Amino acid sequence: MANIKEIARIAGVSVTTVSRVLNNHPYVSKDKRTAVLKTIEQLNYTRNMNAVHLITGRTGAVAVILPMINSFYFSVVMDGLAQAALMAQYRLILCQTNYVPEEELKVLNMLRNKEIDGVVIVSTALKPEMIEPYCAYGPIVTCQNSGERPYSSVYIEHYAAFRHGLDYLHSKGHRKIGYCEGRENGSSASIRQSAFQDFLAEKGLPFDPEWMIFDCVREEDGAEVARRLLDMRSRPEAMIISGDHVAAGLIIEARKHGLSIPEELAVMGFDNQPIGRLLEITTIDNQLYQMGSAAFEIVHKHIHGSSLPVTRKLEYRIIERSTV
Amino acid sequence: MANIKEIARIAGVSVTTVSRVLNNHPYVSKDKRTAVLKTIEQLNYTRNMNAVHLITGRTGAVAVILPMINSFYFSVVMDGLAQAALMAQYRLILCQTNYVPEEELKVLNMLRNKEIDGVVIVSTALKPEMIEPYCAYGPIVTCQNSGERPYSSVYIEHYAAFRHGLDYLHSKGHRKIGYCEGRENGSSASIRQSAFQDFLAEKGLPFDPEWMIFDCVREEDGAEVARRLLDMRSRPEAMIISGDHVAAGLIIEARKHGLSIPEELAVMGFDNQPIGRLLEITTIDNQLYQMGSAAFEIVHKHIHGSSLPVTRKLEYRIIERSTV
DNA sequence: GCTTGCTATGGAATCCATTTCATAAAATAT
DNA sequence: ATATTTTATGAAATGGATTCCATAGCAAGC
Repeated sequence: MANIKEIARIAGVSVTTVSRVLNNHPYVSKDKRTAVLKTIEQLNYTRNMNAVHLITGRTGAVAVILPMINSFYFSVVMDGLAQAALMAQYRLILCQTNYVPEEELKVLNMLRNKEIDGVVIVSTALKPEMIEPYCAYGPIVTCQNSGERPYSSVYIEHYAAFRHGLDYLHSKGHRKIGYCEGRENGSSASIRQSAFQDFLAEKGLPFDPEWMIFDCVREEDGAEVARRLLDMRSRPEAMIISGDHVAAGLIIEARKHGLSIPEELAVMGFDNQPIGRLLEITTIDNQLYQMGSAAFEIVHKHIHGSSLPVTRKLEYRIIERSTV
Repeated sequence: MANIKEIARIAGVSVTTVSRVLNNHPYVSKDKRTAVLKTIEQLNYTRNMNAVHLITGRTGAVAVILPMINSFYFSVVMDGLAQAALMAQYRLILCQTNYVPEEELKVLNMLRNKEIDGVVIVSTALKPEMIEPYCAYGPIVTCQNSGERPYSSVYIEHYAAFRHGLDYLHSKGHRKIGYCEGRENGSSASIRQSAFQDFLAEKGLPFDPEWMIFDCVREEDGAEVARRLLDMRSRPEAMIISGDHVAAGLIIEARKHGLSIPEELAVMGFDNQPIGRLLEITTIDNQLYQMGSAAFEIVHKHIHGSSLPVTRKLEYRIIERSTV
């Protein structure tokens, strides 16, 4: 109820002085400072932050766009973001958009509206040209390579990482290779798909469209893939699977049916998830937590001045375990 | 850059009229409305939401307090919260506090500061008496039974649910029962622990402190428990485990060492997680998604008037599969 | 002794939209 | 024909802080 004006009146100072006390400005005498603090205490006063946001033009909040939080991938990235935000004393607005473009645009409009100081786009259904105009209103960081676009990004080299995994399978002697992917048209999924097809073409390996399976998101989907593989007349010797959860489902189901892994079927996971460690799945770690924390650090820097867009590439590495 | 005043000047109307157009107020003539809309279009104007928040005293944002997002349990609750918030056109501020009380208090103070319209506390290190004073500043909903406290809650009957699970194990003939838990002093963990000890006492079952294992959070912890069990001279016949991820770790590791489940060791999970379905773990579903969505709906109702605190109890049920 | 620099303080402008109140014209009711 | 209601409009108050600018006392520098 009380405001800065009333504090000033009761403490016998100007509102400017009260504001100075609130903001730890040095030019306030000891007497006045204590008088102000006493009054604040007495009236149980706190700032109305909306007034602060209005006048300063800052809110101390950053929005995060992602399709769903209930997925290992996104919750790890979010964890990285959240820890970095906590350190920097920033607030994170979680915008779970289910890949609905209108919702994603609403979030970008929050930047225009000055409700937030920046946006981190972890994954989106929006095309880069839809995002670009919003750069005028504040910093935007994506988790996919933004290349020549005017916004920053932190990214994994999906193409190279995936090829690296394929090379590994190849080096282990596998020639008939299958592939499991999440959304067929996801932007990183498309990149991996190209990597897969380019690799097969370059090495002259057999390509069977039946060996390329999409919409594999949860453990259960992996189990379903295992069943499909068992029914095939011609089965791949190795599978590369985006997401260790899916790989886990496949492995458990396949073993249940007596298929031995890696002898009869090699499995290479992706994302280095905890379940993979437990099942000793050979996988590719691509630093999802770091992706989140780096993304936050970049928006944070942009908010505090640095305006040139940056692109930060993250390293990946194969974790050799026992399913290949 | 442009503001409502400038729009008014250029469109040749008063600021009041512009505000009416922005808020779809009926008492605006067609001519003036189109003139205003045209000017808004021309100047590429959008409201400064901070001014709106200041004058209306509302922000359309709700904060969520939870220790970590990167955990199945919390990410499912968060999913429920996020979907409900999306429907209601509300923003969610994710406050990952790592159970640091100071951070949690900061969030509650956002309510005082008028930065948010309400708070959902999914899990906290704060005692109820620390939370209570903040009820004066806005609606608070917890995900643990708030009983006679002046704030609302959505909760699972952890005591009853856990006993129900124990009863099930007992009905299947198990007498030597062990127990895996997450944080030893978590508020719901403590309830489960009492349920466990009360049950054993009432049924006159043997209690071995070695069979009660804490700090089991990830798959790996479950695997570690399996190894410990294998080393015991006297081993329980059944384990009740809070969290299917942990149960999965235990089962996989135990089987790796040749222990047959459920014959040599029965395992009852908790939370009905996807991994549990894959491994056919008998578990207790306790509607975590619904917990999130209900929690949001309750804050939402409070924000829009209804001030009496409510406590909403969620149902649980055993999912019989094949590990008991 | 005079200029410069630092400390301390307050007045007033500023950020920007909403809403109450007042007024008047037009439409409807009596 | 008069009284009442509805529609339309704007001036001004309101929400609550920050900050620029002006002023003044006092200390240090030359």
